[in-house]
Amino acid sequence: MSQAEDLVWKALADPTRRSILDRLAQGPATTGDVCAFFAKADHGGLGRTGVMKHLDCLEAAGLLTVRREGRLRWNHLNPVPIQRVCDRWVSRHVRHLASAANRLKDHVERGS
Amino acid sequence: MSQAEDLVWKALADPTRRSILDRLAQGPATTGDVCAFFAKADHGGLGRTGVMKHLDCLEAAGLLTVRREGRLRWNHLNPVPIQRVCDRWVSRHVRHLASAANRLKDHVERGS
DNA sequence: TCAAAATGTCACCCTATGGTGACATAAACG
DNA sequence: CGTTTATGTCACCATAGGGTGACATTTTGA
Repeated sequence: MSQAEDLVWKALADPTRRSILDRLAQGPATTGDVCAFFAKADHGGLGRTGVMKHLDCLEAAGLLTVRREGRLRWNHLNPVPIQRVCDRWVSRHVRHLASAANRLKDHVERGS
Repeated sequence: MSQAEDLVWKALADPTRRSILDRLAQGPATTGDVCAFFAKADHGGLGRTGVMKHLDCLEAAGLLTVRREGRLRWNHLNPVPIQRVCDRWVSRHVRHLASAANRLKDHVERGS
C-alpha cells in the first residue's frame, strides 16, 4: 500500500497518460515528439504544457526515465512499476477468478 | 480504449476502492459490512455515504456485482475486468521489459 | 552575437471527484 | 402499527487534477 504504488495507479488512471506510455513503448521520444503526437485533434488536441504535466506525473510514478541530451529531453518508458503493481495486487484478485465465477453462476441460477 | 476499460482504470485509481476490493476478495459483504470496516479510523474513518459512492463507482466499472436479499445489498467481487485490462494493456508493456532494461543499462553505463 | 528552437516554470481557470449531513424509502420485528 | 435497521438519494462543499497562456531559461547554429 506504499505511496509509490499509489502514484503508479494515479498515473495509469488517465487515458492520455496511457497513450503516452503506448507511444513510448515503440521507443524513446523527446518531449517535442510527444507534443507533435498529441497536437493532432484526433489525439485530444493537447498543448505542450499539458503534455509536460503528464510527463512529470509519469516520471514521479517511475514509469518514465529522463535522459537529457543538449537541449533535448529524451523520455524512456520504464515498465517495471507496472509489472510490480500487477504482480503484487492484480494477481491477488485474479486468483479468485474461479470462486467468483462460481458465485456468479449461483447468482444467475437463483434468478438474481 | 473502450469506455468500459477507462471506468476500470478510474475505479482502481483510488486506494479506498482498492481496499474495498481487497475486503470483497475474502467473500461477499453487505454495504453495512463494508461501512463497519471503514468506520475505524485506521481505515480512513469513512462514512456510509462515501462508501456507497465508491461502491457505485466499482459497480459502474463492472468490478462489483450486486445481489439484493430483502433489505440487504450483497456486494460480490468480480475480478474479470481486472484480468481483461491486465491482459489487453499491461501485458503489451511488460512485453518490452527486456528491451527497456537494456536501454536503462545503456543509460546508466553512459553516466546519465 | 543574435535569433530560433526545445524545454522549464508559473499563475490561473474549470471541472471531476471524494466527502459530508439531511432526509426518503423499504423491510424486519415487537 | 410503530420502531428500528439497512439502504437509497439529494444538495452541498472543498480540493485535486487536467488544461491553458505567458514568460524564463538553455542550446543550437547562422
